[in-house]
Amino acid sequence: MTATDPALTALAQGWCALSLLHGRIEAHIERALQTKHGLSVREYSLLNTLSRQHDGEGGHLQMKQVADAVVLSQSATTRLVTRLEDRGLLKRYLCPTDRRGIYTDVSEAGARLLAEARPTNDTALREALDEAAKNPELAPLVRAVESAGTSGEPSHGPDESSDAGAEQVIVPA
Amino acid sequence: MTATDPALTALAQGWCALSLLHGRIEAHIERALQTKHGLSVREYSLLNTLSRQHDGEGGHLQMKQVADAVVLSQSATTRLVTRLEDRGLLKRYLCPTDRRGIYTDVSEAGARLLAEARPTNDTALREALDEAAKNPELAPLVRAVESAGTSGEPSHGPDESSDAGAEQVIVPA
DNA sequence: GCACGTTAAGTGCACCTGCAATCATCTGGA
DNA sequence: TCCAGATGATTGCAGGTGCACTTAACGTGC
Repeated sequence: MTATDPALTALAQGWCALSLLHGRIEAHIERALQTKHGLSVREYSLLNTLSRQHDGEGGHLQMKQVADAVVLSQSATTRLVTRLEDRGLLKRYLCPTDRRGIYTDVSEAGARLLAEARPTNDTALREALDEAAKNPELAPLVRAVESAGTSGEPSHGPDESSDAGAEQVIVPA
Repeated sequence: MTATDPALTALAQGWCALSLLHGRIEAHIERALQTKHGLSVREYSLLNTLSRQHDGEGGHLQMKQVADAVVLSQSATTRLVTRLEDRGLLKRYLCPTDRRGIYTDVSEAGARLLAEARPTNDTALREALDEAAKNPELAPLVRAVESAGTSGEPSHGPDESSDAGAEQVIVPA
């Protein structure tokens, strides 16, 4: 029964904590974004990711890359983009060089909504982290999250791209 | 547009990384558990949590506590428990002192399946972490996860209970 | 130029989830 | 004792997600 490798069991502990922390934070932000702006966490995440690409350079993203960035299946990404497009928050247009690929780009309305929602998101995140920090099991992870953004780059770094190895990078252009 | 508080933006970076890491790991483990044992990550997590309670003492959990432990709504928890009960992996019985509450407990078949699935889970977790560690943005979080289980307690510690403050503890009895 | 395999996006379907409403039970007060 | 408020579990319903499959387009070899 419990005769498993202790090292692996310890890892499972850490994963359990990570999962718990993620769930708590996501639930908290979800409520805040949903009630105040009618956005889900994933929708916000998508807008945020796309806008950041737009920020750095004219790097629009293809569906596949979007799917990888937000960790969703291609089908789910298709529908997510469709929903946001129907709401006028982003645009979809074919890639001229490869007609299979479809680029997505945030519209002005999308950028505006994102700007409105950003404070809500950040505040809710701060609250959720403070709440989680009270739990000794979660505290080390909370600290890791807090230092993740400040350590390497000054303001907004190279985002979460560069992938995990077996796949492609997120920022192509 | 981008005129937001840099400190909050940095936090968002960390949250983004956490979310990405969680998504990658979950997807990887999900595939492994699903194909080899017909279990979803949540189902495994539920069995694991319940079995740990059983391990320490005779602490069965009520639905509400289960819901909090796996970060699920009460309704989703009800159905999750129902599914596993239908498969004979756990039992449900009324609490004698409070007939509103319903205890859940892992059955022998559930414990067996959990024991079978544990190596799969741990291996997949190890793989996912190694994969994520290649990403410099995710590496610090990976290290935090790895050290989370080993630092405080010797083997299996007080699990992820103690809650985040505004709610109740997970291990009552 | 045409057939073959590969890759990107979208669709049908089944399943899981959260919210709101409901039922049963406990608790405190008149 | 009986009633109102609170809490735990469940259910109806709408919506999001993944898997398997289909369609469109690229690239290669003949």
